[in-house]
Amino acid sequence: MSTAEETAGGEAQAWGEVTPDAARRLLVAAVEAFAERGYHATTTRDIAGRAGMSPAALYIHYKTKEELLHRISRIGHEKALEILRTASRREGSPTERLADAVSSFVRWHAGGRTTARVVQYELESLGPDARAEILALRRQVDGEVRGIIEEGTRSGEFEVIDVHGTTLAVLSLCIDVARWFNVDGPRTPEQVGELYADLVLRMVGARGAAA
Amino acid sequence: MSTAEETAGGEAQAWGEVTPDAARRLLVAAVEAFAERGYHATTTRDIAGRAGMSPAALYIHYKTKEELLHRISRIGHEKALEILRTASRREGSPTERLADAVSSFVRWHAGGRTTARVVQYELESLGPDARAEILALRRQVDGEVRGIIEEGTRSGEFEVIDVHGTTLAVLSLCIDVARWFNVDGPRTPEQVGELYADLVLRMVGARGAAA
DNA sequence: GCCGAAGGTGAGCGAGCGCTTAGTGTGGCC
DNA sequence: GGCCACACTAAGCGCTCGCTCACCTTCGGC
Repeated sequence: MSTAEETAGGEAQAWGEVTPDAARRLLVAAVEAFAERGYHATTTRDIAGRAGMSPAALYIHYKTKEELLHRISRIGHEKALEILRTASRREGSPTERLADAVSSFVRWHAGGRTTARVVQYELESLGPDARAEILALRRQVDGEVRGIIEEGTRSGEFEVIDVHGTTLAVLSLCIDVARWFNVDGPRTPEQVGELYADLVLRMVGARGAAA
Repeated sequence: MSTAEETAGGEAQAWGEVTPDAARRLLVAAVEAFAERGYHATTTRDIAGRAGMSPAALYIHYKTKEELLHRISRIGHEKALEILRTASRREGSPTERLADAVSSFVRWHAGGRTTARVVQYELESLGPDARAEILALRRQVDGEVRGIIEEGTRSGEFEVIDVHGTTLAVLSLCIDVARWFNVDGPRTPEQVGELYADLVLRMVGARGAAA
């Protein structure tokens, strides 16, 4: 059905790597359902229904409901990490790279809010093993941002007292976008990305950030 | 400080206004359970068990499980609003008042993480009427912070381009503390409050914020 | 034209859910 | 002492949950 395949804003294309087709439809349906109601409040019947299938079909492609969440979470975190890596490893000053990292990371959280919500807020619904795997990815995410801030601080381009704390705050600011961003609200993901990049440059004391 | 909440077992003293004793014990048990596992994953048997009572006892003091969440959410939001009001209405420059607001708001989210998690992240588990009531409180919370930022901008003490967007970001930053703060981590609530107050003053371009 | 693998369905299992009800113990008041 | 209002419990109702199973369809290879 079109409802399952067209996640608002065309988020579906991000799941192109998932095959076969039925498995992808179920995954996209699960993302929508988890984002709307939360993992525990979502039933397997709801997921299957959104994908236009019977409840039993889910268990042909996934062992349990939790495996669905695990797959979503891993793919989502890998995508988030890739976004930050791209910004972190491009050419340019720490200021430029930090602004790029924040604006693209925020764009992802705002534009792909449905996915981002699940990725960022349903971590604790995973079992211990799956959670440990995802936490390792999160540490890498953290490391990318911290790397830029460290470099800018070392070069004197930034003025940061507590690098770890500031990294935490920057990531926290970006991630929380998934909680409050409203597609029907007054701001586009691009506008929020730009605003946040400016705010973050101010937080790290980058020259010429204010004004 | 009298605002400081501690005791690993729970932040029980904050619920002093709830009577009778059994109703308060159930409420505190619900806060802990909701914070740990989420509203939907928490059973009435779990709540009653933590309070040392049978499942049926819950329904003597509360009509439904949702009423428990509603009560927790309202009391919590009122407390949060009170904290911001106190900071907003004290004497001092916008810079001082904003720093005070942020640091005390953050302290509340970090120190009372258990409560704050429920208050900030289980809003969508409420029914439409209860949610509307809580959203009205949130708008007041928003207004308090925006008021300070507006005043500082008008007086030239701050340098803010997008007042609404910046207000959103400041609150977002504070609220997300409830997601990541770890009682066993390296920072105390006070330290995070201080760090965040500094970061927020930088965000609004307050003079002399970057030390 | 037959076959087995792959992908799907309808019915339904055991478990656990939120919540109710009938009955029990207890303390205060006459 | 007799009585009732109250706080609480044991048992369990009706329902929905995650998940399974017996069976059905489709289709490429020979």
